[in-house]
Parts: sequence; C-alpha cells; structure tokens
Amino acid sequence: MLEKASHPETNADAEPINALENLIGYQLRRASSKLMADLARALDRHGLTPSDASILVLVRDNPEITQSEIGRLLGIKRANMTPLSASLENRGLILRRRMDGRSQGLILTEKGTEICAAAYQAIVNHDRRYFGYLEIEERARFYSTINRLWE
Amino acid sequence: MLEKASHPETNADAEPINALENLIGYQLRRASSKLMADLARALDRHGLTPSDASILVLVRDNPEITQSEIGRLLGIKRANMTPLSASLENRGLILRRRMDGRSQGLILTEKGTEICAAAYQAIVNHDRRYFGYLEIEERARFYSTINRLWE
DNA sequence: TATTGTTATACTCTATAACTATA
DNA sequence: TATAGTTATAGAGTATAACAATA
Repeated sequence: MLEKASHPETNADAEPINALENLIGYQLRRASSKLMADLARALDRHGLTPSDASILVLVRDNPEITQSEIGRLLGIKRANMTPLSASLENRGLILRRRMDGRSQGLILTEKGTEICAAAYQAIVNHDRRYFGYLEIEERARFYSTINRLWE
Repeated sequence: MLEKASHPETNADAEPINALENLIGYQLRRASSKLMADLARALDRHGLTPSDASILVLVRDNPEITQSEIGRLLGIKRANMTPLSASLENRGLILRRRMDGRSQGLILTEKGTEICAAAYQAIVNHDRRYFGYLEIEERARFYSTINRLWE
C-alpha cells in the first residue's frame, strides 16, 4: 500500500482524487484566479486595483468616455462605478468634465497619464510573462479558442 | 464619418477602443467569469453554489477527507470552510465523523450522494457544452497551455 | 420613457487574527 | 511546535432598488 506520511492512520489516498481536474472549465477558472492574483500584486505596486487600471486605460484611449460606458465595457454596474471614479478623482488621476446635464466625460490628469502608462506596461509585461513563450501560431489558436466561448 | 447613433453629439468613437482586448490574460479572465456565471446558474437549480458542488465531489471521491484538506485542494481558507461544511451538514448532504481529537472526516449522506450525482452531471454537461466541440487534439493543446501556467 | 449618476443596502468571497483542543 | 476547527471581523466585488436630474 502506497501511502503518504500525512495521514497514515486513515484509509485516505496518498493523493486525494479530484475529478474536476479533468475538466477544462475548472482548469480555466483556476488559471484565471492565479493570473488575477498575480496581476493584482503587480498593479498594487502602483497603488491600483485591476479595475482601477482597466478604467484608466479606457479613459486614456477614449477621452470623455462616461462612467456608464466604462461599466458596460468592463461589466461593472453603474452603481458600482460611482465609488471607483470618485476614488480615482480623489487621487488626482482623472477629471470629470460635464458633457450634458446628466453625463460627465472622464479624462486623465497629467498624473493619471503617468500612472496609467506604468500600469499598462505592468499589464503587458504580466501577459508576456505568462504567454510570451507561446509560438505565434499556438498563441493565435489559444486566443481563438477562448474567444469562441462567446458564440 | 461613421458614427453610432448613441453619442453623435460627442467626438467619442463609434466603438470605444479597449486596448486590453488584445491581451490573452484579459480574455482568459473574462471567459472565466462568463463560464463561472453560467455554471453557477446551472448548479443553482440543484440548490448549490460552485463551491458546494466542488466540495461534494471531493467528499464523494475521498470519503473521510477533512475540511482542511478540501480547503487546500480548492484554495479555500480553513476559516472559510467552516460555514461551508456547516451549511452542507445542515442541509443533510454530508456527515462529520470524528477521526481523532482534532480532525473530522466528511462523508456524503444518501441525499448528498444523489445531489452530488446530479451536480456532477451538470458540471460535466456544462464543460461539454463549452468545450465539447473541440477536436481531441485541439482540446489537449488548450488544456496543456492552461496547465503550463503553473510552471 | 429612457438614461446618467448617485445613495443605500445586502450578499458573497476572501483574508487575517486569535482562540481551543489536540497531535 | 504544528495542525484542525472555530469565531469574529474586515475588505473587496457584485447585486438590486430607489431617487433626482436630464434627454
């Protein structure tokens, strides 16, 4: 009988069986949460959460974009966008510019532009660190398999 | 000028630019959250969360496994396992069996065995629905690319 | 009527610290 | 000393409902 020293007094297997490990969806989820934790750590060095950074990049590329539009693109509810943009504004990273009576367009401040550049670089580095080793062809295949999940 | 009708009065692009979409990590995260939401919906029909179902499957295949061990396998902290197993016990799906003074092994009740079977089937169906169309070779390649993220 | 932004609120997940009892 | 289980607690993230102002 092969048994690990950890629980020799029980009849538990040396290595527990995890039937879910054979499922792609399960592996995908675990991979995603590992990646997210690592990205969060990298962005934390710039004082940002992944949400913060995603918002900054969207504002950078789409000046005067509204909160609602950002929420729609990132899957964040309007109600939850309010404290996020307030926090970015309080830290001097974005400005709110009145567009019409009900909308306000967001733009990056100078400081926001700097931090966004650093954060974007961190995100790209992170992606390269995990997927940069892939051959172009394999990378394209992987990307397309993921994208087909929306069809 | 091609512009969508949504914001014709601003200089916003018809389709906002999202630089993150080019990154594999970003796509992976979005895919994972879509999959999780869908799986949660499927399991909710059996009165289970994804965590509930994962625990049941682990208990099914590893009778008398401890809470701590389950937590280690699923990435759930010991402190957060307590209410999860209590809830499963209160619903009559698992039993706690004293192993030694400090450990208690978990086993499925008859009801737990039934619900676990249904839940496992739902999980497998879910995986098949999203990834079943993949050729065996493509499936293996995708699986291996995900798994290499831990090296 | 529909949309933007806001407030209040609640629920889930996750994280840490501290405690007990046992090994 | 290390481990199993527990409690309390705090912080994200996410969800809904309701409201005012505006389109």
